[in-house]
Amino acid sequence: MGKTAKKPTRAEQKARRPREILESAFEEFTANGYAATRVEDVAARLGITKGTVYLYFPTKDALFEAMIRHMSTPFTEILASVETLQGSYSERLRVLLLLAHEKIADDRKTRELLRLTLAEGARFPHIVDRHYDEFIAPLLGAVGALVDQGVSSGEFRDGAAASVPEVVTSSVLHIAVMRLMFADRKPIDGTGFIEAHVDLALNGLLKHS
Amino acid sequence: MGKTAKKPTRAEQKARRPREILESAFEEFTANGYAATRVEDVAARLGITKGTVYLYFPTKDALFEAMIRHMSTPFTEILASVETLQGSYSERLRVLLLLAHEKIADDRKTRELLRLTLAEGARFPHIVDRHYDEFIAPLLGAVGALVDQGVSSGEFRDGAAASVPEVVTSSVLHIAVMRLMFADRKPIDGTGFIEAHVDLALNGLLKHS
Amino acid sequence: MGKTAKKPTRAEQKARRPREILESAFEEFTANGYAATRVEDVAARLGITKGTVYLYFPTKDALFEAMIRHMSTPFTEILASVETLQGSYSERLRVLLLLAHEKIADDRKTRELLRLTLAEGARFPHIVDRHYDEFIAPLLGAVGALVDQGVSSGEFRDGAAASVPEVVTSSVLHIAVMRLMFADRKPIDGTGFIEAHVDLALNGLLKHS
Amino acid sequence: MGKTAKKPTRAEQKARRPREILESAFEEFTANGYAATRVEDVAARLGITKGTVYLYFPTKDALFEAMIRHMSTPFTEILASVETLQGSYSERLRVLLLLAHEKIADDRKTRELLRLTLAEGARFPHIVDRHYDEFIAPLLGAVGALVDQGVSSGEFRDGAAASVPEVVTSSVLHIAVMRLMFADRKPIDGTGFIEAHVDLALNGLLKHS
DNA sequence: CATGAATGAGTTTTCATTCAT
DNA sequence: GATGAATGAAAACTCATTCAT
Repeated sequence: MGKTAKKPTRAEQKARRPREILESAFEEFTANGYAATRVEDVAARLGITKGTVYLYFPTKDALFEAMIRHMSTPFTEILASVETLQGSYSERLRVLLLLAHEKIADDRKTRELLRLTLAEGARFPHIVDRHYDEFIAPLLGAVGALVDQGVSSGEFRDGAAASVPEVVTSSVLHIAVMRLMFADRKPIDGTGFIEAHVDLALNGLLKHS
Repeated sequence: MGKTAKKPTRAEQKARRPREILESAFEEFTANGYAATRVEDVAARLGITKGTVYLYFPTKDALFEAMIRHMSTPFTEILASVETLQGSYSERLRVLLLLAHEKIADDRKTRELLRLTLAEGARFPHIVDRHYDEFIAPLLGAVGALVDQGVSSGEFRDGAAASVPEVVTSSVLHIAVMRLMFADRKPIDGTGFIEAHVDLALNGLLKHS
Repeated sequence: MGKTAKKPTRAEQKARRPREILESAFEEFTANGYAATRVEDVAARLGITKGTVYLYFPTKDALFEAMIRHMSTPFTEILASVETLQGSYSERLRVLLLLAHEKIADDRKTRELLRLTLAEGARFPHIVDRHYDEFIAPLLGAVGALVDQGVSSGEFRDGAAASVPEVVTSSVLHIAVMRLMFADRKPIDGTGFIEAHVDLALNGLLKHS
Repeated sequence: MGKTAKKPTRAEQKARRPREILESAFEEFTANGYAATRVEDVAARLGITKGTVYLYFPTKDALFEAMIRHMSTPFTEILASVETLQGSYSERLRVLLLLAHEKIADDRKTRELLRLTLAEGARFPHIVDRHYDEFIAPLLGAVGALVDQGVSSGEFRDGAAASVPEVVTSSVLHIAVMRLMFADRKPIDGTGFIEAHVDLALNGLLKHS
């Protein structure tokens, strides 16, 4: 009965439990929604019993909210990363959007948080604000800042489009929503899609004689 | 208090009932989601009892599905309307997107159907297909056709990437999602947003010297 | 629109209704039992609505009891018929038992009333007494009287068996119960069975040297 | 109020629960029939809540079927016991029928299973087959075998009709049915009844000069 | 007479939560 | 810590009964 490195120590085990539960909760809540998920299912996925879940989270509600918090890998650092981008503003914009796609539309966790936000926002109002603050606002801020700089630099024209960073950003959301809807049934080439969007956003549809 | 047209006759009432119930169901299901909506609430909103709901719909499930069907005002006709558009292709595209915005993002019914599709698609798989067939496919088809014509006519450049329709369309979805998220808390100027998007899509960000 | 003999007059129709309902009720109650039968099913079988049933019978309970009364074709006259039998007492007993079989075990109505009596007797105590008075007591009385006469005449021996008419009678019940249990799955040759019983009851199993 | 063996431990309780529930279910189902029995009544009889019943049995249906299984103490062993009987075949037949009476008509459990089989057979078809296989077939088999041996030995006459086992057996059924009908209201001397039937079956009614 | 829409009091079943072990 | 038996409050669904037409 030596305490080899194989099985985790009791302390490690204990520290791991809440995280395991939250991750199981994420799977169940995103698959079924809040109301249709049973605490017992969250437990069963881990091979534990529901009593154990209640050891760590006082109510189903608290579990849900903690799960949302745990699964959010906020995105605010993207704002900072804008500073480090190199090259033309076109190129920077391209890199930024590809990054956003990777972190938002391509990342299952973030994508499913969007679903929960839309589905359960009515009953958990602050996850909406949280979602805005953690994902949407930083992205819009970063894109907005970059476009502004591009305009200042003379690379981008000044005009309506520039003042609405959402339009520059919308294809990221589009990909996320399509993936939420169709899962694997209609696979989407996200990167290609973003490239197309960047091309369009930079050059426009019109033929410039 | 004469016998004015106040209370409807039995026959009138009966003819109206299913529709009333479906509309009440729409409100409740979109506000709470499928699982968290009680059939009794659907009834109470109409001042009737749940037994009456079961007179018209055999299960909660059937009620939900019938509601989805009833509330879908598919806009496949938009495809046809493309034919009737006049003016330059830029102008036609602008009109088409404004129309799409009006029918999809601005129309509460359609918008909430999107929410239900995302939230309940896992348990009601065919509402996803329905949503694609009724809303997404026609819009993409119409935009795609218009862009093709614009390219043929020489007004639009040809190099535009394959995903153009989705890209051109994404702002409509963006508005819908933002409105679903924030309801009235962050009002969105949809028309302005679309105009900005059209401007971007046509002219691009780059300054053409 | 002549009032030909084809369709019954309103008066006839009216007089027929209660009987039709009782017969429909018989089918439903015997097929499903009291609790599992819905008044609506009784009506549907006649192509009428449940409201109509309530026009004739105030409650489901009353309908059930009226049905029991209506379907009982009491059997008391058999007692009288004993007087008219001719021939040896053996022969008279044989005829009497065949008659009883025909009226009790072979007659679907009477047989199903036995089922209802056993199944619902706890909730409708007096249908038990009714059943006893109308079917069991007359049969036992008739058989008992005949056996007594046979003993008096010297044809039958005096003994335990003679004083327990039930034993002479039991095969009738046996057939009824088997038919209730197995319906058509295990067909029973009732007449042959009775003949066998009579043979046994008269001669016994023992070989008389 | 020492800690005597008063209240069972959790573990004991749990081991006992399913059996307790099935026995409570037996009482309720036999008293009211399937449809008229409420799961809550089954629970209340034990001082527990209906939720607890559902912990052990997934549906009312499953509870009913499990109860039938639990309460059946099939007596196929009776067939074997025939071999051990001693004495004349008349005596063996007498003992066998008294045994059958004791196990079928006199045993409340078996008797009530007959009632349920007749009452609910339409909705639970296999309890009919089960009843036949566990009670009727073994009894008929045992009696038939014994009669055959009696004939071979020369003790019983040969002409006895084909249905002899059923006929010889019918009084057992008769007693069971009468007891189901009248409970304690018409007490029946089962043993005397059987003795009378055996007397009849062996000697017949006829006086043998 | 007959209808059938509507009701309301049940009944089955589910599940978050508790707590003795 | 962990269990899982037990609870109780709720939710889907049913159906006898009523009553306006």
